[in-house]
Amino acid sequence: MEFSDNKAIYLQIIEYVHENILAGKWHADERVPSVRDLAVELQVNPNTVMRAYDQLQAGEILYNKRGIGLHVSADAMTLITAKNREIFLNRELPAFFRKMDLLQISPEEIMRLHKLRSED
Amino acid sequence: MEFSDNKAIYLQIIEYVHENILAGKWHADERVPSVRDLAVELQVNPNTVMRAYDQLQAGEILYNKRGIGLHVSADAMTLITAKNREIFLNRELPAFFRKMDLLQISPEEIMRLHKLRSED
Amino acid sequence: MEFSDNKAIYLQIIEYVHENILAGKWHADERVPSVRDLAVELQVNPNTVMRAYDQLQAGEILYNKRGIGLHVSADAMTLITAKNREIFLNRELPAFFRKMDLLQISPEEIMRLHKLRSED
Amino acid sequence: MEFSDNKAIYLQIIEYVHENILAGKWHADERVPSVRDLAVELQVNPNTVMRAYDQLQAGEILYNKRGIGLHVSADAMTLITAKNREIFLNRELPAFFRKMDLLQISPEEIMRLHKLRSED
DNA sequence: GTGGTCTAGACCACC
DNA sequence: GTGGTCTAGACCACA
Repeated sequence: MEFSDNKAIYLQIIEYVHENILAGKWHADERVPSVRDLAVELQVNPNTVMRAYDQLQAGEILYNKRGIGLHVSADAMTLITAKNREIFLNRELPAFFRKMDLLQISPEEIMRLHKLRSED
Repeated sequence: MEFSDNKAIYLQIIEYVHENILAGKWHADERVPSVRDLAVELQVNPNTVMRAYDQLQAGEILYNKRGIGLHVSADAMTLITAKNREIFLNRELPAFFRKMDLLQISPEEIMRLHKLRSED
Repeated sequence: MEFSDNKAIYLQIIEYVHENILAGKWHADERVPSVRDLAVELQVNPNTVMRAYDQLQAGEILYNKRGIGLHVSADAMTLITAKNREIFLNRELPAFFRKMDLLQISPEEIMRLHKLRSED
Repeated sequence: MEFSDNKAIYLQIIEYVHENILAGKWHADERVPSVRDLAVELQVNPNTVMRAYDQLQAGEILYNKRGIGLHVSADAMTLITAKNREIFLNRELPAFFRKMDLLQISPEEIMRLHKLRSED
C-alpha cells in the first residue's frame, strides 16, 4: 500500500481499516492483524499503527479481547457508514456544491462526468 | 479577517488574494497592498504575508515593479480559475465519486439534494 | 562550504544540492541531511535550509517521507539537467550571442579561445 | 523601453547609455538628455536616472559642463568597449566554457546555433 | 517607501 | 527524531 504525503499516515491507516470492514474482508468479531504484523505489511512504524488502532478503539470500531487481540465490533459496519454519511452529507456535500457554483460547473456536467467514469 | 486553525495562515492569505482578484476587487496591473500594510491589516507577521506573496509571484499571479510594489498580473484571473478547475476536476471530483460509491449514494440522490439546496 | 555574498544563501544551498545529486553523491531515493543537520554543517539558520528544501520539493527534486525525512526523487538528475540546459539555451546563449555582436567578437575567435583553454 | 525585473533599473539605464554611445546615437562631447527628460522618457523615477548618471561620471563615460549638463566623454566609446571586452573575456567567457563542459554541449553545437540565429 | 533575506527562537503534528 | 509554521526583529538594495 502507498501512502499520500499530504495526510497523516495513521489517518490513512484508519481509512484502510474502514474500507476492509466495509468491503467485508474483515468480519464482525474477527481478529484484526496485530500491530506488529500490520506494521510490517504496510511498511510503517508500529507506533503509527498503534495510533490508528487506538483511535479505532475509541470510536468503538474495534474492541479488545485481553491477551488475544483486537477484534471488529459487531456494529462496526453500521458505525462507519453512519459516520461517513453524516460527514459526507453535512460537511463535504455543501462544500462541493459551493465549489460547483464558484467554478460554474453545472449539475448536468457532473452527471456527465460520472457516467463517463462508470463506463471505464 | 479570521483564520482557520487547521490550515497554514500563508495558504489562507493566498486564497484571500485569489478571492479578491476573482471578485474583481483587485484589478489587473493594479498594485496590491504592501507586505507591511497587509500584515498590519491581517494582524500577522510580515514574513507570513511575504511567504504568500512569494508563492503568488512564483505562480505568476503577481509581478513586481521594483521599488514600487507587487501588482496583479494581466492574466491572473485566468490562471486562478484554470488552476481551480483543474484541481476540482482531476483531484476532488474523482475522490467525490469514490466516496459516493462507498456510501452507496446515487447520482440521482445528489441531484435531488442539489435541487433542494437551490430552493432555499 | 563558503557562500558568495552577492547571491542569496538559500539559492546557493539549492545549487549545492543540485551539485551533490549531479555528482552522484546523493542517490535517488536516498535520504538527504535533515534540515537541522545541514544547517549546522553549513553554519546557517535552519530556516534558511528549510527555504531551499521547500523550493526543491516544489520542483520535485526532493520528496518527503513523513516523519522520516526528505529524499532524492527518482528523476531528480533528469529534472536538474533538463532545467539547466533549458536555461542555458534559451536565456544565457542568446545573451551571449548578443554580447559577441556588440563587442564584435567573431565565432572563430571564440573557437580559438576554447581550443586554447582545452590545451591548458 | 522595458526593464527586466531581475536587475536593478539603474544598471539597465547604464547599459542603455552604453548602447546609445556604442551605436553612435550619442556622439563624443554631445550633451546627453537631462535627468528629468530621460526619467520621463524611460518612465522612471529621476533619482534612478541620477544614480545611473552618477556612476557614468565616476567611470568617466560622461563629464559635467557646469550649468549646462552632462556630455559624452571623448574616449567614452573606447572606455566602454575596453571594459566590456575585459569583463567578457576574463569573466564571462570562462564561466561560459565551464557551463558548456558541465552540460556537455560541444563547441560545434554552439557554432551551429550561432549560424542558425544569424539566418533569422 | 518597496520587496527580499537572514537569524533566533518558539511551537506543532507526526513517525 | 522529522518537516513545517509563525513571530519578532534586524539589515539590505533599490526607487
